[in-house]
Amino acid sequence: MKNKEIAEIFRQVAQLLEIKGDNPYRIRAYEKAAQTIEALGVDVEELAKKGRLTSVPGIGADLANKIQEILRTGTLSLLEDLKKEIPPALLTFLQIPSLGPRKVKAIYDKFGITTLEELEKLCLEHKVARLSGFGFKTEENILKGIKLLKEKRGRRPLGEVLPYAEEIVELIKSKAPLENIASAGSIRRRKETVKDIDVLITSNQPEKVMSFVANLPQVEEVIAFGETKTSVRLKIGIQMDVRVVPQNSWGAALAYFTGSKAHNIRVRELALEKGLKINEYGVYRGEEWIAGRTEEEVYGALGLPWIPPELREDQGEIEAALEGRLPRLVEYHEVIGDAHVHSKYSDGASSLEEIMNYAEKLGLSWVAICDHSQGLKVAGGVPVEDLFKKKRHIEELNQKSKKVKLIFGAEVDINSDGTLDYPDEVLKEIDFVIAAIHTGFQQDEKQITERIISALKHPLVHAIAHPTGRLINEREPYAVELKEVFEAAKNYGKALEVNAYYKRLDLPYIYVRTARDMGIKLIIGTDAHIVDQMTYLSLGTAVARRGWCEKEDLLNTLSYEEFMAWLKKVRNA
DNA sequence: GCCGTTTTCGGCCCGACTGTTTTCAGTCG
Repeated sequence: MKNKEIAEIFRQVAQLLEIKGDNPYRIRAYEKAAQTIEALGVDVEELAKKGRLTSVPGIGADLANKIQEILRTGTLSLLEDLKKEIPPALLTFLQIPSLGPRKVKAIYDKFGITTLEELEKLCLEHKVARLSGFGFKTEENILKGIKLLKEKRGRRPLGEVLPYAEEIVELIKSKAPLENIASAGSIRRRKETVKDIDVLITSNQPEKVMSFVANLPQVEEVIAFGETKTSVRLKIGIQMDVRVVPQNSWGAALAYFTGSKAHNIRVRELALEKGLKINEYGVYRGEEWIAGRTEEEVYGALGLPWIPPELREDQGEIEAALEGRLPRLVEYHEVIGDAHVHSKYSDGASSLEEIMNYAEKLGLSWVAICDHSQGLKVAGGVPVEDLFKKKRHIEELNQKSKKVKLIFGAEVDINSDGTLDYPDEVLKEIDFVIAAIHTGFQQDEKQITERIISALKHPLVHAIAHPTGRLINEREPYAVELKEVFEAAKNYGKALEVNAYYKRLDLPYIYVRTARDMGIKLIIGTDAHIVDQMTYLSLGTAVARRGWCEKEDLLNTLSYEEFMAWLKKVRNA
């Protein structure tokens, strides 16, 4: 039973309890537990075996028992009982914007329906509007919501939304009367997927700013319009929430709208303990405003150092801040190498020259050219004879270039039986070997784990590319026991990739943190197949930062000479 | 349901906007 499945059970319990109208704090406890477990980075099962479940914040004696029950029986009797009381199909209704637990319950109590089609029909017949607390507007909103839900727009990959958000922020900045503007929310925390775009603004002409926003050409529909808060749905099918606050509240509002919600709740609880109150306008002692101009001021008022947005998930960062042991996160500009770029030698679209020029433009010092290996025919795997042509080509270019060095690498397939896709006498000529699984995804956990471990064990391999194989929103990770992979990587002194391609971000950040805690080196590669994609490097750095990585944890912060030395050291170990 | 250097009971983050009401509940972030 994986963490994700246990989290899902608790999440369903929370939602059913919500519809039932149960104690809101009990509901929050289940939600919080679901969130914590999902982001744990170690198997709950491991903790359970050691009897350490209650050491997880938010897991008390009762939830620990419930986890044990789930691990033992595969299900939770509480959930089964709730399902008998409230049809789980109703949970779909909760996904309709404007419908919350109270309204869902009212509809169910009156009509006993459980499908979107039935609900749609009732709205069209204007039967819903007759319920107390409902009206024709609500009916309209439900119909609109059902339509949106059927379009199935969920969370989008960060790499897809971020450039769009930056563009829209620039546009508002250049045309509306304002002092400060920034995107906040999950975009600022660089979470791997985002649900909406949050924009924070300071201005003394909020009404002008808001009407500018509401009339942007990108806007499809205005959902809510106020002087301090306006929400619109953009034509690309994503919601944008814009908040305008006074200049003095910039820091407080930025902290508040950056979240995460769990982080904010902890910070506010901390404030209460100190007799302070925090809202988006500032920090208050009684009626008196005492801080809020900058984030540093807000955290400072609580006796905390500033916490980088990427860490604000209530996953131990507040405790670390209190104890003065926040990591000194790797800075974006400290990442000076891209460890995984494809060229025309395999399925990439760019030549070595183009890659070198683009790297210089990005301010990089080195790029490892890791084309696919011979067996991966669909991706133009490089036959052995071309490999040495490529090697000479790289050497020529390196002689001419002072600023950027290319590294002769290969992304070598791990065959189904765990062997590698080039013979050893070829591998030893390749300066950087990153091994990867591209076939046999359907193998079971034992087989895949053993495949990866045998690659890690191979003396000529330096690292494993995209260790879980997941594609965000598209493909689940293959069955792999990461704990064993991590142990092997540690034992053999090998690195694990943080693949920065926007659909991969693999290792996912929660495992980056586990690997980093174990002392395993991480290496960012963009997996670029065309030079533009090398800009994804910053997404990889974001993942590393979310995984608490410091400069020393990332091989990409090494100079070309240092990295080459590391490559040699691995093979001599 | 969790939690505790005031506490093992009694707290638990805070505010904006909408749509329904006629002073506020529900939803959302």
